[in-house]
Amino acid sequence: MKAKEELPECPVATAVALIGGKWKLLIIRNLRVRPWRFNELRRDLEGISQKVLTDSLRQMEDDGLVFRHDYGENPPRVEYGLTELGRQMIPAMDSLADFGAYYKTIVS
Amino acid sequence: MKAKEELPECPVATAVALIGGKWKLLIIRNLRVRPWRFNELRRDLEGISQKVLTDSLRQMEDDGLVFRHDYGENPPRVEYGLTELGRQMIPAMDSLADFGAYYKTIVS
DNA sequence: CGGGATCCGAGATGATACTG
DNA sequence: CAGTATCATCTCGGATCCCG
Repeated sequence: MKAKEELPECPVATAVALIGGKWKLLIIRNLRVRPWRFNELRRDLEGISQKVLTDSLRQMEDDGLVFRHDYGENPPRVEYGLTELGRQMIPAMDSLADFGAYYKTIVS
Repeated sequence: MKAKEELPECPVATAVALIGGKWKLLIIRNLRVRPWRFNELRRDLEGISQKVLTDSLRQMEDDGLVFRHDYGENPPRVEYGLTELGRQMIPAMDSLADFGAYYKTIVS
């Protein structure tokens, strides 16, 4: 979890710090429905590399947005999902999606 | 304005394409109140370089989110503000700000 | 004042190989 | 399957200089 002192004053800047970057919002978009396994997520995101997906998930885990559940099985089985805190992000993501959808109706 | 073909299928990805990056949401946060002059914006954002501010504003102008009004005066006077399309972004930004504010109450 | 143009480095991202 | 480790690449953003 990020230390309080590292967070910007501005709440917008805080949100950007948490979900900025190319993939995090897309990861949240997927995880909102149900937990996903690693490679399943990787295939669906299509274009993301292993490393970047790992890094992104780790950061979001550190920030308390995502949980990681390792079933300890063999072959390995690990699932990622949204924490309660991560779920609080959903309305904002929906708003962004609304804007994205609206934008496409305008420019086409 | 971005060509329709360049836009991702997913509305979330579209939004990310438009307001991704470190500064664009912060620029929108400022411009929502009123038009700003270039250096005024630059000073307020504090940390952004000329180049990055210029690039960001140009892209947002190309995407139809921001207008640029050159008064053609001397000394130069140029103002940047949100277009109607850009204003449609405001609710999403408010949602993000809400999330950012909430997040800070949790982690502190 | 409001930029444009150029150069440059760090960090983000990507590709590949390997492991338990 | 779910990573780690390593190396390559590339984009973002910063520094600097210039102009009308």
